[in-house]
Amino acid sequence: MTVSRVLRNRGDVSDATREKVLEAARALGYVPNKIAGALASQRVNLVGVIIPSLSNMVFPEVLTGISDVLEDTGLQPVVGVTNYLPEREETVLYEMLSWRPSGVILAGLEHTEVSRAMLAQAGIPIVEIMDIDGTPVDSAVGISHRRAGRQMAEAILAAGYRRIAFLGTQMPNDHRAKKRLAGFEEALAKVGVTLADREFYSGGSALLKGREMTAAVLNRTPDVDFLYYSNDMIGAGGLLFCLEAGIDVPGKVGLAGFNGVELLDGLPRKLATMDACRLQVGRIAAEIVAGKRPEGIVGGEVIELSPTLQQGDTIRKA
Amino acid sequence: MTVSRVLRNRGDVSDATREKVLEAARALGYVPNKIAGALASQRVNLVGVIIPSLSNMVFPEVLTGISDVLEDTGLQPVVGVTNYLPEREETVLYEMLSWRPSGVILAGLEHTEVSRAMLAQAGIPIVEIMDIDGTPVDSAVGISHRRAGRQMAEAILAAGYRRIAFLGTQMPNDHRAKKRLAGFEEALAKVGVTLADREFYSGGSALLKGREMTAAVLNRTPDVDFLYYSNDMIGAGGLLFCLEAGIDVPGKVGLAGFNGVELLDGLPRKLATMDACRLQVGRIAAEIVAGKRPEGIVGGEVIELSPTLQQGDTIRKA
DNA sequence: AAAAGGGCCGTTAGCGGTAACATAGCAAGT
DNA sequence: ACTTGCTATGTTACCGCTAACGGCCCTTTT
Repeated sequence: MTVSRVLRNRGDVSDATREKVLEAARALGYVPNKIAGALASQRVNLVGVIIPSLSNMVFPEVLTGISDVLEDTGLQPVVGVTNYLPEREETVLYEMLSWRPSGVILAGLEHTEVSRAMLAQAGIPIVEIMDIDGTPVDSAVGISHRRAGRQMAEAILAAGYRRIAFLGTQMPNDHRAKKRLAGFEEALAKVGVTLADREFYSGGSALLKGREMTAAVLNRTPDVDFLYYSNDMIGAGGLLFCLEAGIDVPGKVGLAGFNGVELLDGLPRKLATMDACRLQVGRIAAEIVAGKRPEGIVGGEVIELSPTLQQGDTIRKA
Repeated sequence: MTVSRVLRNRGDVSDATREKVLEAARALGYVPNKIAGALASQRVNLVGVIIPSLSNMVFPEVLTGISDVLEDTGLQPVVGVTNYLPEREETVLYEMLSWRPSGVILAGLEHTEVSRAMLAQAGIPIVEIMDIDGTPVDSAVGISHRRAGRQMAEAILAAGYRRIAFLGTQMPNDHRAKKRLAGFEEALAKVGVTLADREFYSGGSALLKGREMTAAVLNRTPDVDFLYYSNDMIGAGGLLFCLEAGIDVPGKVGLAGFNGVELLDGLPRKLATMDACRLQVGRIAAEIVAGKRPEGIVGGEVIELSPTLQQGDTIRKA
């Protein structure tokens, strides 16, 4: 018992015994068994984090935000990846909950029936991140992708572009990309514009796909004057393609992506984009599960962040 | 007890009772407590994976390899990130070991004294990945970065370049980059060549840094004819810079990076590089901890993979 | 001098499962 | 009929730690 107290810094122990215990622990290479500890104390310092992908550049940054905040709370993130598969998410969630974490952070608002039930039952803080267009189980932190799509459309229209194409991923489960497109088309429709063309891809090097798709669209619909990409990586590919092809950007063709990834800083020209506040999303989500939000809010918060439009050099000035 | 048997598919249970149990579990939303299960059975289906960074493109791919293999073994990876800090690694490792995982996979062969002791004591399979130039605690899977550096140097020299500069990260703890440089210089020295220049960076957008560093080197040492980058991302930045500056690549200046990231496929010209066999490293490491290696090898394997040199379009043909 | 209080350390009873063994019920073998 | 052998279920004793409480001893208060 005294050992337990020393190792957890809890309760009174004299300096002399504390030293003796620590010394012995060191000598034996003793590593306490958190399994037993957790079982006895009914407390687990883990936070489940469930995201669709790691190769997306986006989620690692969210993770960074989460780790930053959790670092000094004694909580530890445990990451699970779903590959955009709802059933995989369900499995991962089940596995995680069976370790009784003190909170769960997961991407998106769309989950299987069973997943939602598990989340609702879990009795711990749940934070759904990256999106707020929908009904969260508990708390939610993110941006409105609908609105982001709308805003970008408005900026494009304001700059005078009218023959607009969309290029994106072929992913039935990327709900956020879908919502952006919906918002985008909605804003176009408001002024009577419809998409001039659209192109989808899946798998492979995003940069290369961006090139190929751009070539395809420009070939098929030569009069397009704007290309809206569902992410920065394919947008960057498109930009490189246009520049090499000698196309006047943004005079003849304008370009825009989404996410505001760091990568763009190194491109020949700065791609217009809209950041998704990834770091901040991570930080706030972590604060919620760590119970660090001001004003003892019980949960069920919905926090909408406002992405900022970065005009870059690929939309002509109005 | 019967419930336990049903939920683990272990031992005989009649179909009738099995159904009843499953039905009840479903109705109650019962999620078994793995903490208790693990404590009782002394078995934990977790594998600790400790890597320096997630923003590197490299490690997510290793993780993919690991997940692929673990998927159908019932084992689950738990990821920890160290940010290239040995003390952080020590902490993460301690936390992980205190959950008594069935194996640990971690990047590199360089660890703190304490970390090595913990690993040696743990009594579980340990696999150090990405590097084999050194003495592993248990098993190791990776490439020889020394040799990779040498090979690249030899290819460059064979193509006739002599005024060679190195551009890399300023990271005292990136031992693999350091070893590559060492091997590189060693091969140069063998034919009496020394580095014409060198430049380091830290932090920020790698693509942008690649540009800046390249500009700096070309400015400071106008007669360099080859730029060897410690990773593909800064190499890509350098390539973009050279192309824009109208420099003849690979005629006047040759370029090479390291890693073979997918991104390169989308560049205007294919950067010479050398892949680190990331996916395979992950797969093999996972096979070792999962006890799936052929011929009941007890452990302590060292598996050297051979990276292949991809000449790309940025080294002139000899 | 007795009571009260605090610092320090020990004892006991679980936490929620599972290993190992025990038991019950029934069909088949002899 | 009796053993044997199997399937299906129940019992018991932990796993390694912590919450809760108890007790000792010394100091301070009244």
